[in-house]
Amino acid sequence: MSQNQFHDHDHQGCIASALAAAEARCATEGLRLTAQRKRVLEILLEEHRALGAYDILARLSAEGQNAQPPVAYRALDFLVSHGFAHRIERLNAYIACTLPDEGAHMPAFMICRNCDMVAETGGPEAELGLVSEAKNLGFAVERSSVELEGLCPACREARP
Amino acid sequence: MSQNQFHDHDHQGCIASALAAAEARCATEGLRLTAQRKRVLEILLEEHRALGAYDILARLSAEGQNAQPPVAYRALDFLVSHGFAHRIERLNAYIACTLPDEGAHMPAFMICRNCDMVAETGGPEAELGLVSEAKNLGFAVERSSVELEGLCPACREARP
DNA sequence: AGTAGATATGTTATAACATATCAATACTGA
DNA sequence: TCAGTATTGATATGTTATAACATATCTACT
Repeated sequence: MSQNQFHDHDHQGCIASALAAAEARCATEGLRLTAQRKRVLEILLEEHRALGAYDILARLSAEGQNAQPPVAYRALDFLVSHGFAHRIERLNAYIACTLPDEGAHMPAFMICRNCDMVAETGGPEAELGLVSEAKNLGFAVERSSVELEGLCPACREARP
Repeated sequence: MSQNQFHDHDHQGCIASALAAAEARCATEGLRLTAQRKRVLEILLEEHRALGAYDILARLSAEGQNAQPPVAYRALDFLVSHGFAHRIERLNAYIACTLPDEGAHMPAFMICRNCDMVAETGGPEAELGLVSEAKNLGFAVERSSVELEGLCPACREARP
């Protein structure tokens, strides 16, 4: 998976490998990737874009499950808190982590304002300046949310 | 105003100067800082922390105005879109800009998870790495949201 | 002054996102 | 097996934000 989200890639393979990675990590860390949690992760991976909790609920309902809001939020809480997915604050939406190999990380996202496509980038180096400034002020950084909004390559070409 | 938000400062003076700066900029740019918009900016400056739209509505109602949600959201849209205030995505809340002299900028925020205090920092340099990475991928950054969550100095001391 | 066009406000209703609560069930380790 | 913990089911409610449409105010031009 050396490609980034803006380009074509082997989608089936990326779903399978992400699921396998999640299962492996849950096994080694004693986490329970239950059926519901796994199904929600699969949905996020299949859609391959940021989904709202109610989008996920709609998918679950379409599959015959009588899914109420807490079902989605509980699964998402699990996935997000263990790094299998991220919350995109700007969109009130959730997306599968595309860099699961890195374990816990400080992700940054590029969000297209036209098509809502979200691309994750790893680069924690970019934040080092900020984090060290925070440290100087006595502020202890525990989590970060870095979201860039703009136009993705496809949308730039479509409407120049 | 060389102090940052974590420390004491001349609050009355900071309200007055921020209001004066806003009025001056509206005058030169042909923007209309109407009574409602000014009142909302005053409220944000007085509270000196991130307020939800409904917090602002409550303040307006307490002053006798029958304020419905759009009243707050319209004023906030104006203030945010012209850089007089910022939206804190993490909190679904709004805060007066503390660096109005800089004009349009790419702000970064430190948010205390314990007391919800928000400190703004200017440093756009810290984001240069990210922005150039985005550029390489063909993504045109238009806006950014950089939010660090953690513990502010006061809360670190209070509960060590 | 009078009017047209643009901008801002008032008002009602509803959409969209998220959590509290409590009972029932399933898993885990002693 | 039993007790304790984690997860799920289900209902209700809380919180944030916008749609839609009517009215008022401002601005520029005649």
